[in-house]
Amino acid sequence: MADDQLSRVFAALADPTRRDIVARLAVGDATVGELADPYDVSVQAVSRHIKVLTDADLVSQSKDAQRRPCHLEAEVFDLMTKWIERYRQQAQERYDRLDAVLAEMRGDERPTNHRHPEQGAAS
Amino acid sequence: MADDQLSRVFAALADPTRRDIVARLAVGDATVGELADPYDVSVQAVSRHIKVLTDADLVSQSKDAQRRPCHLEAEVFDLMTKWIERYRQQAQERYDRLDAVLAEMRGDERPTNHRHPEQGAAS
DNA sequence: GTTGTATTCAACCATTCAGTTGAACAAGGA
DNA sequence: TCCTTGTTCAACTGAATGGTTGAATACAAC
Repeated sequence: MADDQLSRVFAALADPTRRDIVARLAVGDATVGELADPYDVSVQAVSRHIKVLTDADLVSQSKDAQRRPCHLEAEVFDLMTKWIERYRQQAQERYDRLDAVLAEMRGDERPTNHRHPEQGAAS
Repeated sequence: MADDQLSRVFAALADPTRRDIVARLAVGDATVGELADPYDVSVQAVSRHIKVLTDADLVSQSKDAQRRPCHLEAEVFDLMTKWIERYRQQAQERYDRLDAVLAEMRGDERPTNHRHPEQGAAS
């Protein structure tokens, strides 16, 4: 897997357990042990999940005696949102334009809400 | 890897080649061959990348003779954005509240823009 | 029907990943 | 000092991933 930031972030969130951890951390900070508690996997496994999240800058850890409280980092979410929004908008615009064209082709006024403009969809 | 929708979407976008393909498709539809052209990997490899994207509902394919034009699907992006926004907002709010608390603790008025409130950060 | 083009399927290989267990390490409390 | 707690490291295993090549499929053109 590629090692750029965006790849790390998406890869980190591709795992439901890690998304779960993110959801938990959105409520408030938690230690590794607290995060591992709800799952029936080993603490070591959860520790590594957290490492993946920190490597993606989604989570940071501080020190409290032998504990390592985890905090959710809001910043990286913007990176994702920006990437997503760019292409979502472009895709949406293309469909809107296509809708307009198809509507005009058959003398229709109100645009349809089709999804897959297959061959001959306008026939 | 888990097989729920969100996991498939994030996993699909964790690969830079596939993100590249999404970027290319945002400009306009393209066949598998056209998509494979810019890369020095085999057409079969790109074909499988596209399969991953279609399995995640990020891309759909139609039929044109032996060609299989690919279209970007805007819909799934919303799913991601919703998930992201939920936790980004929660995380942001928590930091804002923390900023306010810390500011009050030291009699400061304007909130700081710190990122890692480590132990003793307010000392 | 044969040939050529576009795409996918199948089998294989190397690497990565998520889990395990056992050991190590670091800090607090008896 | 010794013991307990919380966390990470190391080595191993099985499954998934991304790449390869070669064969199969589907359609068009001759």
